[in-house]
Amino acid sequence: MTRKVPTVYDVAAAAGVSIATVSRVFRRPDQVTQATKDVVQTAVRDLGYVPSGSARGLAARRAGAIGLCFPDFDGIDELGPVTFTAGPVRVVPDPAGDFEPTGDLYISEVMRGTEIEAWRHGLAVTIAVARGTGRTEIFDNLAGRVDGMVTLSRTVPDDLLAHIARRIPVVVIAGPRADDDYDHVTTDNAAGMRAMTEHVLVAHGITDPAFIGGPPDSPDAKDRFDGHREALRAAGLRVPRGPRMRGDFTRAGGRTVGRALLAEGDLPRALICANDQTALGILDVLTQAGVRVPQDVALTGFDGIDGTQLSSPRVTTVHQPMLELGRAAVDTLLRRLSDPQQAPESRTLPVEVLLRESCGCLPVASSETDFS
Amino acid sequence: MTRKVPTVYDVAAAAGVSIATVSRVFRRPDQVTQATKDVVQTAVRDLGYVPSGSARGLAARRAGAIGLCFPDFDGIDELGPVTFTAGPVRVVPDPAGDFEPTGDLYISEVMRGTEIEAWRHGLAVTIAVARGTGRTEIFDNLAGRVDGMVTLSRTVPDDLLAHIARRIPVVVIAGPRADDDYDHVTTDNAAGMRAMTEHVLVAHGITDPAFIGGPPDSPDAKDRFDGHREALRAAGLRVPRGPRMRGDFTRAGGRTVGRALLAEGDLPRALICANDQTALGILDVLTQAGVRVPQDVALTGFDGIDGTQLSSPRVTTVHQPMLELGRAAVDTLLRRLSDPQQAPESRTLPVEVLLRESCGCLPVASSETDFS
DNA sequence: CGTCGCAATGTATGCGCATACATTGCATCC
DNA sequence: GGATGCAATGTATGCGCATACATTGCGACG
Repeated sequence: MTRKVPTVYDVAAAAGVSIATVSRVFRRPDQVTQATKDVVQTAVRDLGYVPSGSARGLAARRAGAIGLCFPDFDGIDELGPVTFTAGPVRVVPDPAGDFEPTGDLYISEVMRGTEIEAWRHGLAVTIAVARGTGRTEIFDNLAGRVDGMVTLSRTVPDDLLAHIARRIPVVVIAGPRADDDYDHVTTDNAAGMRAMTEHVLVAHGITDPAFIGGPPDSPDAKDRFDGHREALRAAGLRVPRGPRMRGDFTRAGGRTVGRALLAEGDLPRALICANDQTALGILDVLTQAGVRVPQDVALTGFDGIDGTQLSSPRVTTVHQPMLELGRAAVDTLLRRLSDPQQAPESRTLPVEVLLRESCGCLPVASSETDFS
Repeated sequence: MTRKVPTVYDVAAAAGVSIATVSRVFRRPDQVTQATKDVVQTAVRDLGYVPSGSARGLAARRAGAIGLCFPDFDGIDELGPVTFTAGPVRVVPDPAGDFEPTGDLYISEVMRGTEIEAWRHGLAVTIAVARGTGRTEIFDNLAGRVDGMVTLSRTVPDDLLAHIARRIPVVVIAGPRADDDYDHVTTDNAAGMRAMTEHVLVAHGITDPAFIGGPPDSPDAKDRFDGHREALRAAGLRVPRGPRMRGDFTRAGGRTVGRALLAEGDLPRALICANDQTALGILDVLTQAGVRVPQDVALTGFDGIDGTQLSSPRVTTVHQPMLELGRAAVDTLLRRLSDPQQAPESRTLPVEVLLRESCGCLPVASSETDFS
């Protein structure tokens, strides 16, 4: 009793019409009489008919879906098979420790924006996560089943991406405007960090902020550092060659940096971090060590993730419109699909500096310290 | 110069072999000589060939993808088209206010688990979000292009789901074990809340906790309340008919409940909330009003979202294995695909009670209050 | 040296649909 | 009343691939 999946032919037979009419009821409803539509729809319901996406895609020469590639949330490379431990509910103490955020909010916001915009256009979103080195065939698999692809920068190996791009348009999010032929959607990292730095210099009168960078190979980290330097240069201050230290864009990495800073003694008056996670990790360590933020040291981040609002003090940061990044990427992709000839486009979305307590701008709300 | 997308035929011609051989290089590499493989792969690279997912799906009678449906993160029903405001970086004060979390971590974790498990099996994941009432065709669209579907409970209208299920297997996450024919994967809501309640009763000696429920139509909320009642009954205490109050599972809703509780005066000694967001919203309000948690009132949540670790005090909660839910759903789906005959299955994943500061179990870490 | 068996490759077909084009039916108009 | 036009529907084809089955080539073996 393996269920036979009904096809247009079955529906057509049941409704007493031709398969073209069945197809039209779905794709060109206006071309069919109401009476005919009713008959067909009844048959569809009776048979449990759902049009095959594969056949549709093949015949229509378009998949009706877009792909989204992003890097692994957090290195789940080898995970065993699913196991099922039954048993009583465990009740365990969970002492406060280093907080590791679940998943990556940046990515999930971009994903959400992508999905929203795709949905507005009736397109499905198929996702693929790059993890580990092998298994790149997943991208080919994706590329073959979608009309276009949105990918976070540095997710798909260059040669593979080039290969894929010969088949479908590719939009790169948050990547540098390289000399490639892809469309790009990015936020203004340099301008954001420049504004952030200027704020620290001007509003807080700090002339020797320390910049905590990101991974050496991250274009975002580089752009942000460049913006930092621009601000210093414009202010006529000494411009450092490189970041004072580097995090790896994770909270844990930030804590490592924080410890290193404490070990050095002689904390700078301001720590301008290349991203929020780094800032939060540093904050974890400083707070624990009794260093007061912002009184002893001002701290700023970049990204605008939720954690910056939940920390104490809340972290001043440069907010990236993550959801809009996803939406703009899809919008760009659709333009490209409708006009394959136009020159590669590069959109830059605006960022916003959000002044909060960690830089010393807003009074610390907590009851313990209340100078402002 | 519209690029012509190469097909197997082009590759076959370029490599001087038949299309069957080209196909085999991709699908049955072991059946092809190394020399032949080399020739074909060179042609593939030269031409920029990527197999069409649609054609493949049609010919192979399987899509190679699974679908994932979930409810709208937060009601983005009407959003205008993408706009592009250029201009200087805005620098604005961002005073502390009610925190609204971005996106939904529960969903993004489930999604992540789903993706991980699908990836392990070489399957793509296509997502669809239910928003608004209309636009249900998105599900049909999804159902037609995947081999099976995972859906969060109460996401897809019943009749539509039934229709879809006639074509592909459906696994429901977090739904009640209803008299449907779907496979279910769920966590043990009742047992978790029972254990949580028992803890409050026994460890903290509170005999009259107030239960703050969830939406009346949420099966999860119902199960949790049932667990709560079981614990009270087992302890020989008075068993309430219904929750003391109800939130709507959002943080904002929790704040509303919190205000209502304060307005009533006479706070209970313990607030057992049906989910974390509700607990966090209540905590927001209580803290602001100067009510001390856990000294004045103990507070517990359910879910184990990140926010419960970032709050102060951290919230004692029942942790659901969200990632595992996603993984188990896919695992169940794959079993079903390999054996369509087996009876509908219902898996329950274990939960864990995490004792933290908000119930009074662990000493409050902060410097302001340090009795334990 | 002819056969047999098996591995490698080729040929032919159909998957389920969209759509170009053909046909039908019917109202309109002269 | 027959020609005309147009809307509704039907017929036939091909989209690009996987795969059943046919064919080929070559070493082993008698």
